[in-house]
Amino acid sequence: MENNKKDTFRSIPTIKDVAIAAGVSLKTVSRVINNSDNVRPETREKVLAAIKAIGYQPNAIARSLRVKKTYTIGVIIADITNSFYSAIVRGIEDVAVSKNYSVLIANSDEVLKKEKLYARVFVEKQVEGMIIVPASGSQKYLENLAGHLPLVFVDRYPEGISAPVVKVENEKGAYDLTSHLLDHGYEEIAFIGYEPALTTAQERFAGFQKALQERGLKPRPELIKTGNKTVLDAYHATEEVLKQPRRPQAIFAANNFMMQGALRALNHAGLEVPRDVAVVGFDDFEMADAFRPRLTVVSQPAYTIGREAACLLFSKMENRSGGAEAVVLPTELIIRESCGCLRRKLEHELRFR
Amino acid sequence: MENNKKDTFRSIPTIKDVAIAAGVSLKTVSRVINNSDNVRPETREKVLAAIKAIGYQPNAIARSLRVKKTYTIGVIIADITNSFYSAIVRGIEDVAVSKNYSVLIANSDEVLKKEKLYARVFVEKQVEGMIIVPASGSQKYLENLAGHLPLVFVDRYPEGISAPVVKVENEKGAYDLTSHLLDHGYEEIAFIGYEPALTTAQERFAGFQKALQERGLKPRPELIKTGNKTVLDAYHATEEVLKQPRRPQAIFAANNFMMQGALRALNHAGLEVPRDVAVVGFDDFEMADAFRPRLTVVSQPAYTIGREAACLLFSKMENRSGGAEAVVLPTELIIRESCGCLRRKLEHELRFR
DNA sequence: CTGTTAGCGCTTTCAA
DNA sequence: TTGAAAGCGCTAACAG
Repeated sequence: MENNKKDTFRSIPTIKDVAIAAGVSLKTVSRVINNSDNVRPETREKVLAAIKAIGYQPNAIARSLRVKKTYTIGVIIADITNSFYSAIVRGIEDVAVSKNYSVLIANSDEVLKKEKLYARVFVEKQVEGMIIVPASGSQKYLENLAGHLPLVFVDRYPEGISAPVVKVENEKGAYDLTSHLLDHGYEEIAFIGYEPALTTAQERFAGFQKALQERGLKPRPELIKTGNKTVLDAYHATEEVLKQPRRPQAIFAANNFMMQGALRALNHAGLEVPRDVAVVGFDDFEMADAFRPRLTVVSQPAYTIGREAACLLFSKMENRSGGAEAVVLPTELIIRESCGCLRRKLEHELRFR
Repeated sequence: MENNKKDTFRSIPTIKDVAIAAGVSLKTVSRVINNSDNVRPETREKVLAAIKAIGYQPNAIARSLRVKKTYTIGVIIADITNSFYSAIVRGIEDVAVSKNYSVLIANSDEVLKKEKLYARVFVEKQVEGMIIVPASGSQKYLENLAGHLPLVFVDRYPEGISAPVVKVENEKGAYDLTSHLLDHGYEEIAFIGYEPALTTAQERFAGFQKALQERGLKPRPELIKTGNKTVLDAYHATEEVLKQPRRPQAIFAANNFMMQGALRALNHAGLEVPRDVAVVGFDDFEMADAFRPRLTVVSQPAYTIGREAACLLFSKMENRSGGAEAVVLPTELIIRESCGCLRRKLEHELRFR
């Protein structure tokens, strides 16, 4: 009966079946598959023919167990649905593919508990390295969990653990964006921010503040709304800010979710950008350029962040040496129209007509 | 020397190390880990303590080899960077996670050769099922490759193989969108389309055509531009269409890339939407609502597509029975402003002021 | 309730 | 150039 099973269900052929079919030993088949050692051409042909004939597919799991190499890395991001992270993932995948690696992916939704769970699963599945967008809280757990498994963090600094980070000049980007608004003469700027425990949020706020301070200004507390998690939160935060007796002249949206919320609230309030209030955002996205008015933003090289992170990871995986401890990529101020540059241009045109 | 290695590098602890540390047998440890059989509480404690003490992590690869189960599925999409696909992936992942599965992901970029390669790698890595957005060409190769591995296709029909598909009512969606344009009185409609070999493209074009035919109209050939792969292609196609002696009154963008290209070309040509030309697109996206004017689109339930596909896959994985052979999800016409409804509204307001 | 033995599919000695 | 045997880390049988 036990043997029947093999015959009736025609179980998946193994290297052994190939060996029998070709009339050679297991090792010879193995050699042909990995073309590792010298094999006599005729023998090789015989083996190849047998492989074709019985439809043999190597079992990477068995191979992995033996050679202790899975050719797989793990990636944990906040949410693949956010275009910033999906671009990062694409960057990672492209370098992974070029090294014949696969990638396991998971969404933490900024929840540390999920991050921990996925990290553990990935470690158990013997990934050879992990790239993580750390949720707020401590990543100390990875010390025991991942041992000496190569790790690279992305977008933000982790807490309680030291490992390379690939990130962006958040403070400078926010400073540039705010300064540009200030150049327009807008001094009453609302700040729509997200989770303040995240280092990116802190850096961006610092840049915002620095630009104001430099001109002897300081933020009006009632215009600072942090801790928004969703587009809807940002929508409500913007609504509140617009209800202030002295309406802000401009809005600084700290990421693309905040931007969406702000834009919708403005739209809903019947306010026109930039005529009634100017808007700028941190993080560019595909459609920002097709918008009316076109959105002024600071762009982050998301795809490059992914590539750099993956390159760093692979360099750590290949030689156990350290490599860079942080890669800080530049942001770029992309001036379009929502900051008020449209209005300026129109005024200019009207004047000279 | 060989043994030294184990000691100096403190190799990863195995179940055997735990057994020795706890003074029990391998099997007992295994039982505790999987809490499969009854184990005396004291023994269990002893084992648990040993696991903690030496920092043991189960090796899922070894386990997989033994039980022939990897708790992993493979997903091959066109491009994770496209918000439509990233939403699908999120849907898939959410159900995978709920079943304790991980997902391996790869981007085919609509290139059959890449699709084949990734499919093979995933099969070798013993995924228990695959969800694929099939590239144009034939998926017949999967018959030999995947054997009886459960397969679900998504977004479009594959060729040369029969397996369940989760897709959307493309023809009806395109029909609705076009009819709405026609209701506005626009009869000269340009069609900016993508790869015509894809079944979605065919269905959408069919819907477009059907709506015209129903009113005794037919498309002007010089306004039909298919085969655009990128946003830039769509940009150029739209430019050409706008150069026609009789400019179209409206543009139908067949997916969100086409939409972007069209919008940019319009913007660049200094044409205002919908005053100068109306625009509608197939596939909604996050920002469509924050646009000025707000974009009229047919929305596809991308996240749900992913969920449905995953549910179907798991049902195939669990019982070998067939399950549904196709799930066709409804589209929704979301009327905003870019179709001309804004103009109408304004005209109405002006008239009654 | 616990232990022994065999073996998943593959590669790596080591020997022929 | 080829083969036999051992073992990667784990679990399924089968005893005890």
